[in-house]
Amino acid sequence: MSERGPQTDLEPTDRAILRELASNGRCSFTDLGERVGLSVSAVHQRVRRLEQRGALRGYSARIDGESIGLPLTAFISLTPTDPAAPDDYPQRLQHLSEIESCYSVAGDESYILQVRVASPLALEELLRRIREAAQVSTRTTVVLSTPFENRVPEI
Amino acid sequence: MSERGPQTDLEPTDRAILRELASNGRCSFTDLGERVGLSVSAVHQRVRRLEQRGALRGYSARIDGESIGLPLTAFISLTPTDPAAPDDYPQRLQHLSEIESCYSVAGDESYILQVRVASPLALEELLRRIREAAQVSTRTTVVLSTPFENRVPEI
DNA sequence: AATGAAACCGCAAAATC
DNA sequence: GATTTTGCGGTTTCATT
Repeated sequence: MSERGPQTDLEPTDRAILRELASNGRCSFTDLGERVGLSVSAVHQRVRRLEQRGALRGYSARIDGESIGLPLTAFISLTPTDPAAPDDYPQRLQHLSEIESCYSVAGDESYILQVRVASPLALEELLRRIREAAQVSTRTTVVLSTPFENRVPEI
Repeated sequence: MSERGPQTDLEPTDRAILRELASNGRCSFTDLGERVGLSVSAVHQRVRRLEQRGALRGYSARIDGESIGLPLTAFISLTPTDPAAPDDYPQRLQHLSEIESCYSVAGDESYILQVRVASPLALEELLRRIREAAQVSTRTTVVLSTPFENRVPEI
């Protein structure tokens, strides 16, 4: 079984474009064309199609947490205190800007949140607000360091 | 106590620039200048300084996992099987391209990995390779859906 | 679906305040 | 540190194949 690399109907050239843009989000179409062996306008066309298809969802700057005064990252697992309550937790939590990501998960807990805060004190306050807003109990895992993050998958 | 929003020595204008680039990574300097109320070259200068300072670490395309044939996301917590072994787990794991992020954490487990794979079968094979490479036991939490992800923090 | 030409716009220096 | 100018390069569209 040689199942290495994702198999889809995505063309090799499109893969190359996505791969390049994943690491170089501001790469010019001129450079992109040279790297994937296509003319500027052909690359331009393909990128537009990838954007319209939804494969390319947008572009982000990678921002250093410490530089913006948010050096503390944590994962918070949520368990409903009332198992019969309606499952509208994401809606109840989305106003908390410290929550970067919210994942609905299978397993002991219902949700995993990834949060970024300024300090342990700010984390404590955030936990209080999460429990209040969503009626959940929390289990928090503090990140000590990040050996690597948001790597480009082998497209 | 009004500790709302991170307080650093970062200027409001720099915050505005980072905020804009976080959501619009390919925003032109012209647009950026208009949005933060600065001339093109002033913005350009500030962005270069933010990049040199390390506050701006780069730019990425946001790529839809399903479109590239990697629809399954999971969190994997690692516990060393030999507590006396040297802590070189990130090095032992970095060759596995399915691992997007690796966090060293405080708590019951030592590391949390965020991974992206093509299928449950691929996840099973990845777990086997992780256990082999790093001599760890694993606890896996499969992501069912992602209500929101990688939101822009309130810079 | 890719190409090359052409118009337009944005980038990135310079000098200047 | 911000602004204006200016040459250069990138973006985007169109006609063509």
